[in-house]
Amino acid sequence: MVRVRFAPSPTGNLHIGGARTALFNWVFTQSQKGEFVLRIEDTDQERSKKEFVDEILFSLQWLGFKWDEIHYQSKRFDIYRAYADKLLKEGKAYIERSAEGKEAVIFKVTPQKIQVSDIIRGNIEFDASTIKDQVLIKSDGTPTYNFACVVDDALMKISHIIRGDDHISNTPKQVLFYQAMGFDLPKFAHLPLIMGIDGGRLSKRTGATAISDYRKMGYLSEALVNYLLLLSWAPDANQVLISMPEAIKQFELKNVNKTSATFDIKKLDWINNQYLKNADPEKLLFDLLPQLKEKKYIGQGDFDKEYVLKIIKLFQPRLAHVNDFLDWADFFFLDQINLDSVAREKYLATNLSKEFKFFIQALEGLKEFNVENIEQCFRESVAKLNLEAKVLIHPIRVALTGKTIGPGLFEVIYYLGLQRVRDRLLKSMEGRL
RNA sequence: GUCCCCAUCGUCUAGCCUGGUCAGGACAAGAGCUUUUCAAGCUCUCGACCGGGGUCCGAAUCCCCGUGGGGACACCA
Repeated sequence: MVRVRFAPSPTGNLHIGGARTALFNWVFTQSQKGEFVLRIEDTDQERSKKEFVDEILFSLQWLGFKWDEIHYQSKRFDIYRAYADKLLKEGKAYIERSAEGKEAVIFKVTPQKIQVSDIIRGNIEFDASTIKDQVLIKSDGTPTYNFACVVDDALMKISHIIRGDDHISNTPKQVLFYQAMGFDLPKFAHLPLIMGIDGGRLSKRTGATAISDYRKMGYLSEALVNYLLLLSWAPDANQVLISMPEAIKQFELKNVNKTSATFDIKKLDWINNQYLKNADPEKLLFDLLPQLKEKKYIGQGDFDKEYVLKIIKLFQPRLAHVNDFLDWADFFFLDQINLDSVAREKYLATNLSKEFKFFIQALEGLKEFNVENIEQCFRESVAKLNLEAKVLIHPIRVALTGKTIGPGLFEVIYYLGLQRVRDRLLKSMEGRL
């Protein structure tokens, strides 16, 4: 039975690196019909915080990973103590007394060659003579990371340890512990680290933000997961957009690259847009709802859901982030539009009152107010005014939306409705926008 | 300093294991088209095998040495 574990320390939020490690554990164990163990490594009483545990659990769920078991190391101190005592009794560890008389348990490292076979990297050899004796139980009675980790991985019957590259030099120490306690060795797979765009470690600036922040920034979890999947792994035929079920079908640990990958938010944005295009408008509405209310785009109570859904669909192909919608579609919800000063300068500087009036009258004369008729009406108007379409299109867009960019103008007019179109064009003519 | 890992376009990568297709795709960037904008769409362009040795008829691919980058060396995890 394949059993993997993800073992975050709640001394901070779940960030990109952790999410990727969790993801590869998840995809692998799903591909093997195995189990996923979540272990909270909260042995550091000082730095571990409940709020971080909450954020980590929430983010893992948001990403779509479900754990079969969850354990907290802080509840297992007795177990680690028992194993330390056993090693003490067997003469494999000794006690060291500090100046204040506190006792720590130290593991005796015997010089030897240690071979570690890694699924991703092949054989790695270490010389134990370069490793000094290891603390098992600190003088405050809590276990050290390497010790608790080995005891737990063994007792929890973890078959594959999939973790970041930064643990590679912990591995020989842990192998020594496995041997000393008579546990079978699990299989190891060390994933290359994810680097910042500047080539260094992922920092706040380069993407080491909490996963929950990516959610707030308007990324879809499917898009983030898809992007992360592509760092140090490539699906068949170098496919870029891949669903979780497909990835599970194709994933093989041995095909994971050895080279560290750089986190590039531009590609994430592109992938996010690809998912956004095909997303269910109802889902996007659900995500946007709190902010739509907060910005007073819609009321606290009932609102015209069908209308909002239509506006969302209108913007969907262009969205890079869910909440770009809030900035781009404001004019559909607010009475007072936000007029961009550059746009005004560029398109509303000349007086087009005559043309605007002409167009309004033409619109008012429409038998049926629909996109097709609006366009036809507009084309006829500019023809009669003897103007190029763009001479009128851009100023009208600015007058209606306050922006130089947006969806097609005739759809904008249609969804705004005759009333608002007339009001805004009149306001513009009077310089009251 | 010691130990370990890694090395294909700016970025993610395919190809490497089982040497022989102008080193392929995607993102980004640049240009153009879409006579309705772009932040969407389409087309095109730019662009890489870290260096040096070796093995071989032939090396991105196998071997060695450099160089570069990264990681680890806590009573943190």
